[in-house]
Amino acid sequence: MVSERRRPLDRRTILEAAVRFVDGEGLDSLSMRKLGTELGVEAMSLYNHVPNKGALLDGMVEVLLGDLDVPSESEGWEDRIREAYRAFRRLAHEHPNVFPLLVVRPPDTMDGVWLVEEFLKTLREAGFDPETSLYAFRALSSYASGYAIAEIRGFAMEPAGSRLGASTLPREDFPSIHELDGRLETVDHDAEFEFGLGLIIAGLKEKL
Amino acid sequence: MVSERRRPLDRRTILEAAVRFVDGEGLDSLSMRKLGTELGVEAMSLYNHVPNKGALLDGMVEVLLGDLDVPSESEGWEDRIREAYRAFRRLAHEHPNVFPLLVVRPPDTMDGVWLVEEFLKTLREAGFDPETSLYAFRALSSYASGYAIAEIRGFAMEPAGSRLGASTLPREDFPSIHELDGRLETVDHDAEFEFGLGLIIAGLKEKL
DNA sequence: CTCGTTCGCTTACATTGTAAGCTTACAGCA
DNA sequence: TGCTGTAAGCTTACAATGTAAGCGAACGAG
Repeated sequence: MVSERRRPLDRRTILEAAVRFVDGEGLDSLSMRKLGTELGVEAMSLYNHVPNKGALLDGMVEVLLGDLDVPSESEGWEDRIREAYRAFRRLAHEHPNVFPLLVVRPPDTMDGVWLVEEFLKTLREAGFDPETSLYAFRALSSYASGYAIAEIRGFAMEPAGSRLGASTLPREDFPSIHELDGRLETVDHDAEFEFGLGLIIAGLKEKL
Repeated sequence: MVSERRRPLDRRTILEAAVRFVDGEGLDSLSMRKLGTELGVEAMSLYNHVPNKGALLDGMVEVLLGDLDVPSESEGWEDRIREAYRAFRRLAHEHPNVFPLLVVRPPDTMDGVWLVEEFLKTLREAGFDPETSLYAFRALSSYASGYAIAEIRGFAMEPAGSRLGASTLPREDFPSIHELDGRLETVDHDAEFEFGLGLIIAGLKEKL
């Protein structure tokens, strides 16, 4: 049969398809067979481009990081850092099903290291000593990834959208939570994220 | 056969065994069959006490939270909060293989909500308004869980223990990282964690 | 003693990751 | 043009997983 020439598979295509698939179907639904079908190919064919499923997941993280747009150097260090973490959180919004991979299987790639270098350089140039720069990087990254994950999970363990609505709790045992009733559903998460970010950055400025 | 009376299985025993198993063998190795064997029982017997594997994982998170010791009310709000998050991070050290579950599948239990209430109450009594208390809670929790996860993963994406050692990177492209070479292996993580915690708490005090 | 309930066991099945080996199509050269 | 090496697909096979369905024994209440 004179079949249509099959566009050849390659690593990049596979990874992007995987991200798209997980965006739509969730991480748990991802299997080599289903991903193969998605690409019009047998599962085992994927192994010509990716050594195993773990590497596939790692590759998906790479793709995410590639989408991260790092702000230009023009602005001051504060705004630059703010923008960087906003972009980071945006990733979580755009790919809520993939994002947790980034936290649970962080990348071991040149790309990742380059981001770190860029960050450290910004702080060094702002006048921080090397050690404080490292601490700052880790504090901010911890906060941002923690927040993004919590946001994706809908702030479970708190009675918002979760099974345990505030109103179902006995008021006398949970007064502080009841006080927030109604407000919990309408929290502006952008503002909330900025609040924490501002807290940390202000604290850092203090140390200059 | 007059077999020894088998100690009856129950949910609690199962969950604790699961935590112990994962502590030793890692999360990926946990399967219903292996856990059954560990308890001298067939896999399907577990289903008499736990509806499915997801619920098993959730139960393990409950067990972890139960181990969390909340500091007494005696001290001032700052120290109380500090101590609470230190205890939280301690969980990560004691159960590094289970801890990520807590972040990725946060609990939807009375226990969890009670912790939140306790936290909010502390801040309310310290004089914060309800909304700021909530923001503070989320900022601190995000930071602490983000840090703990990063610590468990060995701060990957940074050239410390990872495959990409600082010394293997071209110095001219990664000056700020090279500057930290040597220091990266000896960072005092306790101090580092306290640095971020202090940053946030100081920032909060400012808002009082 | 009987009987319903609890709880463990057995069997069975669909789905998964992936090893091994086969096949096909094309590139480079004769 | 035909020959051949190689890259990249396909087929088959297997062990491990989560869990549905039904069986049987022990035990507490009447």
